[in-house]
Amino acid sequence: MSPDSSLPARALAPRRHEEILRRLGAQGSVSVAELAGFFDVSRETIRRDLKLLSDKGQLGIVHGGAARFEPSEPAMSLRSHENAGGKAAIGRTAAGLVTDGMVVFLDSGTTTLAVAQAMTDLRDLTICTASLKIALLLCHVSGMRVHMLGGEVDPGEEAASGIDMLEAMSRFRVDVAFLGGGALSPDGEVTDFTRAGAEQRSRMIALAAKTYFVLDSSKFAKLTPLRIPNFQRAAGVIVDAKPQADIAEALARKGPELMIAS
Amino acid sequence: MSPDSSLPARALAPRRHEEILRRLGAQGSVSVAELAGFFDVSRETIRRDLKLLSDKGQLGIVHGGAARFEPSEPAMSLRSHENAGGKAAIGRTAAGLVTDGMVVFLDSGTTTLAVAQAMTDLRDLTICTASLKIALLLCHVSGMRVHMLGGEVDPGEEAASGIDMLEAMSRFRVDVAFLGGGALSPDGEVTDFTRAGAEQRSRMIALAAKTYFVLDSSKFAKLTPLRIPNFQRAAGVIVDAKPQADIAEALARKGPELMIAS
DNA sequence: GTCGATGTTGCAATATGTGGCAGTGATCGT
DNA sequence: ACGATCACTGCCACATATTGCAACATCGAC
Repeated sequence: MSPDSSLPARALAPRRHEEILRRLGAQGSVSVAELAGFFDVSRETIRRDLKLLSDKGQLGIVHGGAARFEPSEPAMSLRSHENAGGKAAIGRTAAGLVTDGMVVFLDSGTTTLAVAQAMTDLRDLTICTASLKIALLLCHVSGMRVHMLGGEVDPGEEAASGIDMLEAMSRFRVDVAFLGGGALSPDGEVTDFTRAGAEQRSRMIALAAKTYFVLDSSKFAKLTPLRIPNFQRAAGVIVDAKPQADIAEALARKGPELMIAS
Repeated sequence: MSPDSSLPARALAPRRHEEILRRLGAQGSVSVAELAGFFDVSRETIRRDLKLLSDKGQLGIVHGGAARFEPSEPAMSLRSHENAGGKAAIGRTAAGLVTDGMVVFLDSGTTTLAVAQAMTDLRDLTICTASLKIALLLCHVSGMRVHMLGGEVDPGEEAASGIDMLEAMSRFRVDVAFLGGGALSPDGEVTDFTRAGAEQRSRMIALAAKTYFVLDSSKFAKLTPLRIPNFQRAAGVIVDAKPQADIAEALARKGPELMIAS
């Protein structure tokens, strides 16, 4: 094939592809003109390169160049208004499960933020959360003690994460935990976007006396890659609409109760 | 010809959109004129960008620019609007003391929030704070790593406090710390309202390579009960107006430099 | 109400994307 | 060795997208 020949004044295609991907990783986007100048090839050639890489799913082509795919879910600020009504209903149902004196853990996410909103009428709770917005909201409610879990802040979630957060979390004795999730999978489990998220939620299930997942119906149609260990030990899954019958059945077999908010 | 100068002639549309959303996250609003200047494109182009993003529901267009949707911003405490101009000047001066790669600690309080605001133009910093609002603000600035210190949340400060916060704080190696305070006392020291606050600030002085107190002029006339141990080891006190001559002299004798922002 | 700043629209200029075609060099079969 | 074939590339012509300009409509402050 190509014995790593000394650079023949022109970079070969694989070398270009490598460099293009490297730049994408570093800068997030590349332009056709810039690459054509850098490799000293025509713009058509660069476009063909980008087309190839695009067909392999390694980048997305935009007018003037190419951009990297955002691997994660959209940022929190973009999600907060989606299905607001359904989330509020879930919040009311979740708040109904809480009584005075309890220690409550609230996961980060827009649905759990709605749960926090619904809890502003309650008193005498100890709240434990890694979400900046939930802490900010509930710390002003009289009678609530809020413990913020520290750690590196994830901009997408607007919440602390990482090893420090896991360690801080593990110190608490929690009566009830409300967790978010990435999707409700066809086999009746809640799944997640990231290893870290799945691990954190798994630990919380083990830590809390009772754990409920809160998922609005926009999560039904999705698929996310990570299973959450211990899921079957959760007490329930609170949703705002009836999922497909087979998913409900699969969930019932696992154990957690399906609760439909209204 | 063109040694790959970092002049890609023009940012691609997706890159502009990304930056617009980043600024929205950091500052809450953007203006058409400001963006047109920044990207070196016409105002029409920016308006078309904003229209697109608006159609996708990612921002709201207002006269002169665009604003982020606020899910439920709890009313900002009254303090934050007092002497806003002076605090902004302090913020600019403080931000001028910071350079790329530093680890910066930001205390809780409205003046340090102004410092954080002034830092949104910077990059490549590690921020360490117990303030919920500062963490929320700076986590959206690309290039900044934000570490939220956990602990019990003090509703008045909207920040973590207590033993957990002290412990988390002590793990960091900090290049520069910006601390608030209760008052600038007649004998040239910054004093505090509470034992816990004074203790926390004292430890931070010991921990950081350089420590600056930031105090707006409304703190000049006050008296608060607690001295801050180690105060004389602070590098400076940044204020927005010239304090009384005898106070300035007393401060000069202690050691910290008096810096008047403008 | 007036005036300056901002938003809107149509249009022209420029930049970019697409497909066809030909030249080049390497590979391979004969 | 020779020619056919193929992958790759650049050039060209044409389609499309994006942008800036200018004229006009609106908004908002005073």
